Amino acid sequence: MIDLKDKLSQKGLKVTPQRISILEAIYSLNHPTADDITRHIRQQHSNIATGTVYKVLEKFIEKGLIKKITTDKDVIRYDGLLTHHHHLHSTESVLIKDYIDEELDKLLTDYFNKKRLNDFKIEEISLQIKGKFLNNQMGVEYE
Amino acid sequence: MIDLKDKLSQKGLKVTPQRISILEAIYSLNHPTADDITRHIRQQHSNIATGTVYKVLEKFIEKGLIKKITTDKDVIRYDGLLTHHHHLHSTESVLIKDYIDEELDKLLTDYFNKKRLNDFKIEEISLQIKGKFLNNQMGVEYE
DNA sequence: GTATGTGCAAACTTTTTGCACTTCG
DNA sequence: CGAAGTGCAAAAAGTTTGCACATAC
Repeated sequence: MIDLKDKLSQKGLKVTPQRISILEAIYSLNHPTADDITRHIRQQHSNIATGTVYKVLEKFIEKGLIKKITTDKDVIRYDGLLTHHHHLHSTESVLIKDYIDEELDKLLTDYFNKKRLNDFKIEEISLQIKGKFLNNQMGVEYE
Repeated sequence: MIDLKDKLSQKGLKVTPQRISILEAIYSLNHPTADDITRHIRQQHSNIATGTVYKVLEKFIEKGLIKKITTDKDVIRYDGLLTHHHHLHSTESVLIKDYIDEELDKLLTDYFNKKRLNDFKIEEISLQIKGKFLNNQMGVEYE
């Protein structure tokens, strides 16, 4: 909790109950939508306006606290993991898992250092890996 | 034109003027949105209902004629390129370019054949490469 | 105290849906 | 002719906005 307040003030953001709740929601939910976040907070205790949720999320992105992620399935989702990573997307459900692999990142960096693209300056590469979660990992739903 | 009709009937779809126009629009525009497609068709000559556009696009996806692509910028876009490829996303505009690289695909396949992921069966890997288009390639707008 | 943040409701954008009518094969 | 596709307009879903009030610092 203290940690969350620090994160906010470190970015020069005023610490409000709404912002703490939203940040907490992002960390405890798996790549939630704005609506997932709103429902999570309302379930806990406090009310929050949907407009506030969108405004706060936009502010968080602007300050680099979170990122947007998209899928070809549905709406915008939010990701609180800031270290560089990729995503495993289920082809069977809306489940998305983070995938961190520095060895892979090095492989890609080396590859694109050799093979320069014409007229394009790469800033960031992220893999969207689609497939099936095996065992009992699939079908996990938010909330 | 004959080509487009063939593409439709090969997939067991009835050939209608609307479907031909939509397919033609996807091929001539660069990763258009549904609205880009609608405006393109209306500009050409014929009218078309927005509902029809969405229904037809859904049908095309179902039959594997096109794919959806998403960005964290805006709405759903459609892609008529069926061979496996990746995307270069401009960080300065909405421009997206296709990127085909079989050598890279082989590298990735080999990598993931060795390094198996726990409990995840990979079906497809697509790279979202963000960066800047240099020279006069940037700022190209649809329409 | 002042700048910033929030709630609320209205508006906007994108996408979906139902149903009568039309068209393809 | 029958199944499938289209137009239209209404509705749903997701997101943005303006403004009065509230709160953090």
